[in-house]
Amino acid sequence: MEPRRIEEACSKCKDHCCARCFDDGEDNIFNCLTNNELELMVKEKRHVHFNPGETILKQNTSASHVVCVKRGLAKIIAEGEGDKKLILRLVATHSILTGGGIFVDEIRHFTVQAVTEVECCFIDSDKIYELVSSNSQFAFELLKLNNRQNIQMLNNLVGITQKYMPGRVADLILYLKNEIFLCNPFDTRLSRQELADMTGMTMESFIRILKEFKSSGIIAVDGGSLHVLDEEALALISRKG
Amino acid sequence: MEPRRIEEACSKCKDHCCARCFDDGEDNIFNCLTNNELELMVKEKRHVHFNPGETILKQNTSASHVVCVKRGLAKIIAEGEGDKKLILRLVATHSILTGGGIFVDEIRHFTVQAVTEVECCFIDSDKIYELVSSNSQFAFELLKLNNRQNIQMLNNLVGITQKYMPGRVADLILYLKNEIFLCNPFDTRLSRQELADMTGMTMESFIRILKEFKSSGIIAVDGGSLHVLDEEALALISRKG
DNA sequence: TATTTTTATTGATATATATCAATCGCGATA
DNA sequence: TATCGCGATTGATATATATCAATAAAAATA
Repeated sequence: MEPRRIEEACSKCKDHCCARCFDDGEDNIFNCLTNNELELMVKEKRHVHFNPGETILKQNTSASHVVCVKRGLAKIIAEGEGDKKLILRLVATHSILTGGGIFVDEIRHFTVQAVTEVECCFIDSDKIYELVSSNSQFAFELLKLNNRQNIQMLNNLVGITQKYMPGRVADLILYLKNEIFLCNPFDTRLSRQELADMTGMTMESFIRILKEFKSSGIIAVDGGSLHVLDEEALALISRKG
Repeated sequence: MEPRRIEEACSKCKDHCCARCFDDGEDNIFNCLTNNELELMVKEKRHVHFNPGETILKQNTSASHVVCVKRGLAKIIAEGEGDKKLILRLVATHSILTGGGIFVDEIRHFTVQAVTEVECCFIDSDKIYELVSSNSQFAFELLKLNNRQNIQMLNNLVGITQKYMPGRVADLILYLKNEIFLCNPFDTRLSRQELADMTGMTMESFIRILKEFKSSGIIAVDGGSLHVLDEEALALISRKG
């Protein structure tokens, strides 16, 4: 009955689904497509629903599809040797996942897992190739997207190698507030372990830093919910540590 | 007399210079250009010579040009707060430098510095934009290039966050041998400090690991020259540590 | 060649962070 | 309500790596 569910889900958002779905995101790389192109792309796409914890894409499998996240929150995980994990970033509603290496080796270089319930659609990579060929603006948008991710990863790399733990935690909190949840007391939906995995440190260490911030009055913590009280202080810690 | 020198250098490699120059590199993204397109691109390019240590591109300046390295070796440096440096990778003969963010913010996100003498040409970013628009194959090649760099950085990030020092040094040595110098006793041309900056560790720590490898008979070291004696062992250390 | 300056190496020590183990809190289950 | 189980928290300790300081070697300069 799997296929059935997919059909049903799609029927709700017919007509240029993917363009509509990204109207308010900055990542809207589909705006530049003509109706025909959009039709082509949307025609064979598959709409899929994931429950929290489910794996959307698995590292080292072949990258035959691109994924558009229409609703929900997912985490991008680089899996290392011996169940070591590093969460590279989160993807929220209105994001595109090109999967790591569609243009190079057609292999996924990371795993994507649902944090909340996730609605997304899978688009065949071939369609993307076709669109890159036929629409240069689209190619341009993809280059932009790629570039942006590149820069983000670079900043991450520099941060993790050059900052002490407080700086890294400050960076994480600011990232969550300003780039993912976009509101102030925000519910991370992530466990302490997952938050720690975003900073490349141990859960215990992460908790200790969080406690420090809390007792300094920089943030308020209530379970998975974080409240930034002194963003200036966080920015300072990010720069200095 | 600066301009004069540039003119002279260029005259040696007239006619589709950039395509010719990359004949044997895998990075040849210019193969797909028509003669006209090539002409357009090459016409206003500027050939420049750098001495060892000179800065080719500087972080945080505006990214108005793309650089093709025709001969020599350069290092890509991410500069952090307070003269902390991280050398991201090396670029050797036949490489292209898109500079970090030409498609996003037009800002360079890293510094590039000559290690040996470097011959390169500067191509106006506008030409690149034009080519992306007019030639989809070229866009495709750029996407590939971007993707490859993304993956390399990802592996770097995972390695640096998840491995102990011996694993990171092993990775570095294998990278230098198999991806940059492509021969076995190879002369790094880099100081110990620079090598350490590629692994995100201290010079002293780096030297200690190198010494360990040496006394284990895995490598032989003579000044800046490295000889890999037991690649299997290095690969093992890379995986385990 | 002699001398100065830089770079590489080694050793002793400090410290940031991880590991290990115990306890706490709290929702789920009975 | 009682009990189970699991994530969060805290504490004590271990360790990987950095820092600091001294020496050795090599390169640059006179």
